[in-house]
Amino acid sequence: MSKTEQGRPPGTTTERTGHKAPTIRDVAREAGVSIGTVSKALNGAGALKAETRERVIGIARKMGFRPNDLAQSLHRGQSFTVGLISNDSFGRFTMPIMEGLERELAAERIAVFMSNATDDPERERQHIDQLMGKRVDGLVFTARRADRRPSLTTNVGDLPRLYVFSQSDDPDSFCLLPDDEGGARLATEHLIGLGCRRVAHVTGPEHFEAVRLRLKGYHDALDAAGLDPDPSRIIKGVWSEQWGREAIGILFADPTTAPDGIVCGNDQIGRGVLEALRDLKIPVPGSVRVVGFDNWDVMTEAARPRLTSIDMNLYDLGREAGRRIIRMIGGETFKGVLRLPCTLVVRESCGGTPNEHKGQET
Amino acid sequence: MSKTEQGRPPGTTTERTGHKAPTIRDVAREAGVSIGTVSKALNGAGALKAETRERVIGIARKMGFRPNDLAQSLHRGQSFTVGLISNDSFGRFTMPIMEGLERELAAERIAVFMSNATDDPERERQHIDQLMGKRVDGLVFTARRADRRPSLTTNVGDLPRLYVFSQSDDPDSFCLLPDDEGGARLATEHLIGLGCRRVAHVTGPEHFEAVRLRLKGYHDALDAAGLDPDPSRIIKGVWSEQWGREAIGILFADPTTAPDGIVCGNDQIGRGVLEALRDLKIPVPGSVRVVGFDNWDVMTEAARPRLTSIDMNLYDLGREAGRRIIRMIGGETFKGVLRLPCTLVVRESCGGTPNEHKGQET
DNA sequence: GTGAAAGCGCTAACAA
DNA sequence: TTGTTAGCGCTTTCAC
Repeated sequence: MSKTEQGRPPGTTTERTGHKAPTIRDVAREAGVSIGTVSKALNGAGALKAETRERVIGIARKMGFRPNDLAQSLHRGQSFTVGLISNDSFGRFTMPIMEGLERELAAERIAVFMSNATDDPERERQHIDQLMGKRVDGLVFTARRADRRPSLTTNVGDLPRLYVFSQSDDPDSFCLLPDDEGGARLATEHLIGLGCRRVAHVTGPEHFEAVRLRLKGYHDALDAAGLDPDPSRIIKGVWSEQWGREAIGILFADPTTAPDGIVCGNDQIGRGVLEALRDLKIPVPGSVRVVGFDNWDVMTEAARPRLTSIDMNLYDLGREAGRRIIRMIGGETFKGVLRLPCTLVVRESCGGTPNEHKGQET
Repeated sequence: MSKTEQGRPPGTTTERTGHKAPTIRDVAREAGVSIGTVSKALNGAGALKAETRERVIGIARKMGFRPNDLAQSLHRGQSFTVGLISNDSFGRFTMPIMEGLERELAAERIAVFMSNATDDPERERQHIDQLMGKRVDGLVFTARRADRRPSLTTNVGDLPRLYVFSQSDDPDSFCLLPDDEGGARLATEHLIGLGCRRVAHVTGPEHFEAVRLRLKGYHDALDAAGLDPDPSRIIKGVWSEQWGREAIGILFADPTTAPDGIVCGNDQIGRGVLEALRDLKIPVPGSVRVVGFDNWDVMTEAARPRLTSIDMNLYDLGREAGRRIIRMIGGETFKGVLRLPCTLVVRESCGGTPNEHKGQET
C-alpha cells in the first residue's frame, strides 16, 4: 500500500477554524437594519426603499451570506430535495437517466439524494425511511429489472413518486419507460426496407419484459410487410457477446435457411453476432445486415463493421422524469405507463447511410 | 410516441390528500405527555420511567412519527448530508465509487446529494452554492481527468472536502487515488514471472497522469528483472479498441523484434490487441501473453481468450472515501495523496492460473 | 418603509 | 420523573 499520505496521524482531532456561515441576523446587525428588512431585501418581497435594498444586498454579498435552506425548508414545509432510489447499483443504464434527471431538477434548484438499494428490500426500506426524515418532496425509483417490482410496503404517504426505467405493480403508480416495442419495430422495418426478407431475432431471456416487447415489435414489422415469421429464426438466450456468437452457429447451421438480416436484443449480442460472422467470413452488410439495441458506444464503435443500433434515449427519459416529478410536486397527478420513443442510429453494419445521431423516431 | 398515459390532463392540479407527517407535538398530545418527554423517550436521553418511554415509543410508532431531520439539523448545526460532485457525468468509473461511498455514508445515516458538473466550472460553482445552502457537512469531488484540477474559486470555507479518483492543485487538499504505478508494475512482473522477456506496453495519451504512472511501474518492473526497456515497444495512442488493433500492426511489423508479452493501458486496448492477434493467428497465450487494466467485465469476459487485468478496486476506493470524509466531518484533517492498491485478476490471456477475484495486491 | 414577533419542528438546559 | 422554554435561522403578518 504505497501511501503518500501526509497529514496528521489518524485520531488527531484538529479544531477547524470554524468561522461559521453568517446568519441573517449577522447581516441585519452589520447593516443596521432589522432581520425582516434583510429578508425582504434578499427575497425581493415587500416594499423597500431601493437604496436600502441594494445596500443590504451588498453587505450580504460581502459577508458571503447564504441563506440556510434548512431553516427555509422548515418554515415552508418544502425541502427542495428529491430522493433517487436505484436498484441497479448505479449501473450503465442508470447513469444517463440520473444525469437527465439531475439536470432538470438542478434547474429548479432541487437537489437529488441518491441511494442504492441493490434489490435488497430491507436496505430500500431504510433508505426511504431516511429520505422521509429528510422530508424529500418526491421519490424517483429506477432499476433494471426483469419484472414489475412490488410496491413498497413502507408508508410514504401521498408523497409524489415516479418509476423510471422500472415498474411498480401498484396500478396507481406512474412509470416512464422506453418504447421497446417501437424500437424493435423500427429496427426490423429498417432491415426490411433495405431488402431483407429473412430477418432473424437474437435476443435475451424471455422473463425480461423488454424481450417480450421487442419480440412483439419485430413480429409486427414482419406482419406489416407481409413476411412470414419463421420461429426457427427467433432465438432467446442471455445478454452476452458469447451468446451472440453462439447464435450465429445456430442460425447458419443450415445455409439454405440462413437469415439475411438480424435484429439483436442488445448491442452485446449484436457485437457477438458480428464477430462470429466475421469468423465465418460472411460479409456484413453484404450478405447479412445487423442491428443492435441500446446504442452503447463502447460496443457499436468497436464492432467491425460499426454496429447500427436502437437508442433508448435514456438521457431524455431522465429529463422527462425530472419534469414530471416537478409537476407532481406542484400538485399534478399522473398514473399509468408512459413510453418514450426510441431512435435508430445507422452505421455500417446494416449498409444504410450512416446518420449517427439524428435518427427517425418510433 | 406510443403513450399509454392515463391520468389527468396536464395542468390539472389535484389536491393531494395531504395528511402531513405528525410532529413531535402531535405525539405528545396523543400520549398525554409533554414534548420534552417525547423527545427524551425517542432519543433515549435523560431519565424516564421505562413504562412511559415504551408507551410513548409505541404511540409514536403507531402514528408513523418520523422526526423532521430538517429541524433537528437546524438545531444541531449538522445536516447529516454530504455533496458529491462529479465531473465524469456519472461515468463508468464514477459508479462503483459512488456505490462504495454511499454505502459507508448510509451506515452513518448520512445522505448523499449527487450533482454533475461535467467539467463546466460555472455549473460546478452553482452546485456548490446550492449544496452550501443545504449546509452539507462535507464535499466529495470525483472525476476522470487527465490532470489536476484547479481548486475551486467558490468559497466553501473550511468545509471538509475530499477528492477521489480526481486531484486538486491545492496542496492542502486530500486526494484518494488508485495506485496506477503499482498496478502496472504488478502486471509487468506477472508477465516476466511467466517467462516473458520482451514485454511491450500499449497505452493511452501521455497527458493522462495515469499513463505516465503506469509507464513508470512498467519500467520499474523491467529494471528490477534486469530487462532492457526497448523504446520501440512502448507505444502511446488513445483509449480504444481500435488503437489496440493498430498497435499490434506496429509491434508485429518486424517479427524478429515482436514482443512475447503486452501490458495494456486499459481493457479496451487489451481487447483490441487480442482481436488483432487473433486475426493474425498469433496464439495467445502461446506466443504472446496479454494483460489489460481496469478489469472491466464487459471487456475481459467477452475477449477471446478472456483478458487478465488489473483491478483498481474502485468500490473500495469509494468506501475509503466515505470513511475518510466521515472522519473529516468528525474533525480530523488529512492532506496529500493516498493511493490504494490495485489487484491482479488472472484469466486465460496470460496463461497463468486463473484466480478470478482474489488477486495479489500491489 | 421598517421593525417586532410568532412560528416552522426539534433539542437541551433548567424548573418543578 | 416530567414539564417548560429558549433558541436553531428563516419567512411573513401585522404594527408602527
